Amino acid sequence: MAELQRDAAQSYAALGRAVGLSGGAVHERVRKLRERGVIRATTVEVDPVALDRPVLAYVMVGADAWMGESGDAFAGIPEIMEAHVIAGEASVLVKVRTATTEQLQDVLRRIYGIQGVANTQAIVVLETFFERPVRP
Amino acid sequence: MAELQRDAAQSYAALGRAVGLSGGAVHERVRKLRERGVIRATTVEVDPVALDRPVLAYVMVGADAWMGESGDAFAGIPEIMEAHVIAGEASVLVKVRTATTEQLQDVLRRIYGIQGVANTQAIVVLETFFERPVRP
DNA sequence: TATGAAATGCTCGAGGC
DNA sequence: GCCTCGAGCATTTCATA
Repeated sequence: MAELQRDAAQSYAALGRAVGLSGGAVHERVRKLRERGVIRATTVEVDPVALDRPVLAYVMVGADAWMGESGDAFAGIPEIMEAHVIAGEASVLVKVRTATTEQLQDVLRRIYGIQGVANTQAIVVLETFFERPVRP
Repeated sequence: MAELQRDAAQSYAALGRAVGLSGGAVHERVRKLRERGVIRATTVEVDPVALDRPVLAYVMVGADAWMGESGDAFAGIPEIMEAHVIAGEASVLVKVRTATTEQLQDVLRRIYGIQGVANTQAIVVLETFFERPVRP
């Protein structure tokens, strides 16, 4: 499956050669992985900088109320790429990508608008060493 | 391009219908996006839980030395999905996926083994609201 | 840079081991 | 669960505008 993650555009025949199986067998295996939900989707990996979103930040969101049902509120802010409920001092950790730091500030403003949010702490990324997919 | 991110397995003809272009034109446009590096790769999105990696944590790594060249050291730990140099108290922020909390502890041990690392603070994720790709 | 048509090559089912 | 085979369809190239 690592081969599929590396390049999902290649043919089943080529995949079979890489793994030592026939094209048909690979096709069957991949079909079952999709069916079982192990493979969620086939997508393209896009360069955020080329898409004019060079500013990356993580924001720790502190709350004064239960935020376990606030997922949709965070999803409503398109600049937020990920949102997680966390253990520890803060309540929610979100990953934000914007074009400028002004836009980052605006995202923080919108986060403050969410019910139960008490404070935020932004962690600005200066350089990304790497980002890679889950290897099996 | 949002359509390609949603499902890169569909045909160029179907893509063309969704955008209002012919199959050949879509093919040409996508080829150029690949060439220019906007589209980095075609991959499959894999469910981390189905792959037996249900434990997700972010680790803030504090340093007592310059860590700007330590990218490879972090890349050497396969459980680390992302590593960023950050502004603020800590120096590096990493995203970690493991099967168990014991393995998370072991990853922390290996992080301490990297030159210049002075301390770590792990933030364990209890629930993921969502994770989504960069929209154009 | 878009189109449409033509040739190559792939997908994905059926059938057998 | 893997293999082979074949019909149908997608990809990719090229002439054209």
